Amino acid sequence: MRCTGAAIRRAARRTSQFYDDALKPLGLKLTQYSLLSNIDLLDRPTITELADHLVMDRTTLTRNLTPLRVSGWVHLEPGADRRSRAVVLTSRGTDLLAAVKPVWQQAEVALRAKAGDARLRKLRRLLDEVASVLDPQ
Amino acid sequence: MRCTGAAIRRAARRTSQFYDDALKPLGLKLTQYSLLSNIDLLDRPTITELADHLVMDRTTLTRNLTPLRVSGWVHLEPGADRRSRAVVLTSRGTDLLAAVKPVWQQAEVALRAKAGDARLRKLRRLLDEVASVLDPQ
DNA sequence: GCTAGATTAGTGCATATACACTCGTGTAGC
DNA sequence: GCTACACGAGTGTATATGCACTAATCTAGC
Repeated sequence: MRCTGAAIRRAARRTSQFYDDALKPLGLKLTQYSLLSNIDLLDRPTITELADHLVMDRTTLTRNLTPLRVSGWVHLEPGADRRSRAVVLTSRGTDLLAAVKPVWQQAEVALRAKAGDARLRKLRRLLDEVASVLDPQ
Repeated sequence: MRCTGAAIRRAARRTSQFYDDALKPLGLKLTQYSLLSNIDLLDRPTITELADHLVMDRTTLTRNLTPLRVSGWVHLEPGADRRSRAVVLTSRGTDLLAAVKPVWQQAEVALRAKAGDARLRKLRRLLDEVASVLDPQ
């Protein structure tokens, strides 16, 4: 397989399974942890801002937020004007994130042990560069 | 964002959109092209063999084959015993693959022009290494 | 030959992903 | 103030993804 796109998707499947497995005891998937983490990182982002930050289609984000809202971890509040909505963690969401973080960290450390720290650092840099190069705007 | 898993998924989203856009005139997505291409590459693989090759859950593959079967590009034939099934391209599937290949190649060349050949080669190697390291078997 | 366990594949369910389209809201230009 | 256009968000539809579970088939050991 020489297709770069297919190779990235393949690696994404494998690594997602690795993280998902680690997060399983907490009932979270990698995508969901990533969402909670980035909502916490940004300051009351709108849907569009958060989606741009994650390089995710806005409508995908809307739907990915649904299970987090249903679980009571995320709340949508009125935004700066009547069109926009601010994405915020609930207190339960904040608590969950604090509980998940060390579990995620363990997974990250385990991955580094398996794959090598330098290698992952290089991979990370290349991924960011390629993603940045493909930025449409 | 320091999470390797999230970074890979993010890059996968971006690159998938790039390839999907290129394949759009032919009504195919990257995943589907990748499936057709790998079915052609392997010799009458079973569902499990093809799924293993693609680092994809077997049940995911079963479902991903559905639209290709509906479109008449892929056919499931009886396998070596009565449990297994062989995945094969139909003649229409073979024709389509031949037609799509140059379009994919253009996209690949365009990506190399944007991201740099050496960089993509390094990325590719790292992705394969990391995926290989995570192989559960 | 029987049976227990392994192998192969499909379904139910839930989430992830994004394009096309729609709706409501804001704003610049007049 | 209107109006045309831009902007922010949600829905319809289709595909992608994988875990838990089930069903059929094969095979090793007796």
